[in-house]
Amino acid sequence: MKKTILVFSGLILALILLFQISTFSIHSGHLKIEFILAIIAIVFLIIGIYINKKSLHNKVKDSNEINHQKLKDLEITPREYEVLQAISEGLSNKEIATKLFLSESTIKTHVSNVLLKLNAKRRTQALQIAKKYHII
Amino acid sequence: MKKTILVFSGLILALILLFQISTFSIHSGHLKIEFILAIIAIVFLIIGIYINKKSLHNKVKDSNEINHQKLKDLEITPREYEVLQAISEGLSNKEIATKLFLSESTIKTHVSNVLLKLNAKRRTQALQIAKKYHII
DNA sequence: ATTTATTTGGTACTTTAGTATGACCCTCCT
DNA sequence: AGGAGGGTCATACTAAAGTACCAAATAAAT
Repeated sequence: MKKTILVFSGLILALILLFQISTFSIHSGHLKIEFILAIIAIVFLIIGIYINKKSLHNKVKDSNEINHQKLKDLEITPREYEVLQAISEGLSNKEIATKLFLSESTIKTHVSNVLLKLNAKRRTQALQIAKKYHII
Repeated sequence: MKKTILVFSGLILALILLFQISTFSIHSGHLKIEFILAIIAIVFLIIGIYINKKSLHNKVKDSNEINHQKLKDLEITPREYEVLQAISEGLSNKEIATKLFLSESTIKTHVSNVLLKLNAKRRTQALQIAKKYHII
């Protein structure tokens, strides 16, 4: 955030400077008007593209970002979350057990808890709900 | 596509006109230079924002759009695809059967075919692969 | 008109998934 | 010290998912 403020402050200063130079140059006749206009146009076109890229990029990011608050609200523990992620990778309970060096029983316990907390009847439904909540 | 060409042609013409008016106004002294500069700046800022919004929007759209070609390549039939979509909604075979007015046997057949065609061992894995292929 | 692809459905079977319950261990907190 | 929360694992069970067949109807294509 601090970076953004600094960048924008510098940008505004640079633009004012550009304006002043432009008007001065035109008045004194050092540069052609068309040239100045073209520079202004290009500079602001680039600024426009840049601003939009930033804001849209953040939007896209947000919609893909994990909602950690929701995870807390649902009281899903770290281990349970690991299992949920493994489910979203299409792994079976046995495969998840191997991956996390646990027994299948433990995975079943975790899965059952996740289903309870997400209010899902099946792991596929859990995935759908988890996506809705932006937690995977 | 035709629309885009027309819009851009019009836009370029308008900009050239704006340029001509600007230079004329400045030379004849009807308007202040600062005013002209400000208008040029704002216009191009807006154009920059607009161009970027268009291109980025299409990018986002593309990444979420269904790859119909891939569906054909995988030889997934319409009915099988319906079942795949129902799976991604977290439904059980019985629920899918009810939804599509079919027997559970039929759903099982479709599911098995989808798993074969997607080279998946489970429905959750099918979902993961289908997402990778952008077909859901 | 015969082939081809799609869709539907069945039986019988194996494998996974999921539930219920209880137990043990650890760590952090008061 | 006792309790709460998290993690691990087991048994025993039910439910769901998935496989392997087979069979038959339909519609589109050649």
